[in-house]
Amino acid sequence: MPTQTKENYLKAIYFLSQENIDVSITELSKKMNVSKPTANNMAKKMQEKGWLFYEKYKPVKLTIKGKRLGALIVRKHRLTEMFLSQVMSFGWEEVHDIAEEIEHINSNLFFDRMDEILGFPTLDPHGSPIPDKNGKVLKVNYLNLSTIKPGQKVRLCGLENSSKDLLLFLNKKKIKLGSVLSILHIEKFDNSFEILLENNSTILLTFDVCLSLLVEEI
Amino acid sequence: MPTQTKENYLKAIYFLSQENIDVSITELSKKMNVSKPTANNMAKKMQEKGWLFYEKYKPVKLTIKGKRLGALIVRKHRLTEMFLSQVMSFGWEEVHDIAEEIEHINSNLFFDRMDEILGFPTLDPHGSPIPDKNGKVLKVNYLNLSTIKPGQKVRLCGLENSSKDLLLFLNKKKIKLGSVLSILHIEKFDNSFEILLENNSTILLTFDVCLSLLVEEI
DNA sequence: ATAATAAGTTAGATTAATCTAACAAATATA
DNA sequence: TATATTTGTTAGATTAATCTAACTTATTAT
Repeated sequence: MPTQTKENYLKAIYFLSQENIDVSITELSKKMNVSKPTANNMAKKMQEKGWLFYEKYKPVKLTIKGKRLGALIVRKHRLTEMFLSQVMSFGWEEVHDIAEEIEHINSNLFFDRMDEILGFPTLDPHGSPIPDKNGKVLKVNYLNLSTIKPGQKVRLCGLENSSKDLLLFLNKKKIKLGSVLSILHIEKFDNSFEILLENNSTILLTFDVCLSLLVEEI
Repeated sequence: MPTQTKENYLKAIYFLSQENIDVSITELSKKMNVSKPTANNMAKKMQEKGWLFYEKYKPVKLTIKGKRLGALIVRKHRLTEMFLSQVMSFGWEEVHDIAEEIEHINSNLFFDRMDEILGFPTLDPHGSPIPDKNGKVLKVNYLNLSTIKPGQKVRLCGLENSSKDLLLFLNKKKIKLGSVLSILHIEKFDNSFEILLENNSTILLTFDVCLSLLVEEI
């Protein structure tokens, strides 16, 4: 079993790989908040474990085994977030930090029971897919709100980033997963979106916020 | 915040102190499954943290601070056991190992929510008291079944040790917390107890098992 | 294409937790 | 009481994860 530290490196590389197939040592060191030599060292050790390909002066890449392990940690994280949210009534802005710790618990029994209690969910409280027990991830094909045209009605299905600040902002605006947003108008000079909510209030979302919202047209 | 390892030492000393006020380095090393120099070293470090009194060649003793910290870890452990049992339907023989990991989660929010969901329980699934948020432990005054006289009716309230083997044995006999046991007879030559259960079946408990059962007379 | 910058690596040190071997102190026993 | 046994301590080594300083290789830009 990987140590907690190595699990976190695995997860970091797993996420970095999705945006950018090759993961540089510098990227990894930044994501992990460690020095470059530390990240380098760890990469070598993870290669020895068979979790990634490493060659001097080249970016790293997860092996099949490493990818699977990474996905299983993400699975534990997202199942936990779902459990915290659905069973323990935590807000979607509270679940990440706790899940970050619980994901390292070594007990299949525990996570399987969560899964069962939750009715085998496929999405977490932020709309991100929960990998299955083999580490397979359902591809979801949401659109980025920033790409939608005025006049269109959409449903919020996921978030591009689930930072606490964004989540608290959405709470304040009473926007949650499933919320229906109608795009009234897009301001030319700053690309801000004027949006009509279900409660008939009109709000303004900056382009930056729109970049973080994943939707489907309805 | 103490490391996970140090938390485990703290807990070990906390439990050893209850049976035996003075805790020797050898006892500690045995409980922790480490060599004596390791236990010795750790004792010195824990003294530096202000968690225990340590003098060369003398047994160690928790400080007020150490005792409180130890009790708070036990609190997290027992709250977790209760949560696993009541909310997640785990058997009382399954909860210990998982709680052993979750007790190190660093989130008051998480344990406070468990507490709330459980309705602020005072006892864990094995009848052991859950320390309060200040580390204060309710004194429970149960009797050891081995000391009860024939003819007496008792209710099972707790366990002296919660080993998996004992718990599985009790499961098999359909004995659980709250079960009413009537002592029919005590065998002279081996001190085994003949017991009548609520379902009118008669079973035999060895003296060893009786030593592990805490009861109150009814 | 060469110099400047960025990225990656080596070397050597540190801290936490562990070990074994060897020795010292305390306790128990004959 | 003197010796044997148990208990505790020191010293020195190891592994995982981290650091800084110095150096090397790659990449970028003029």
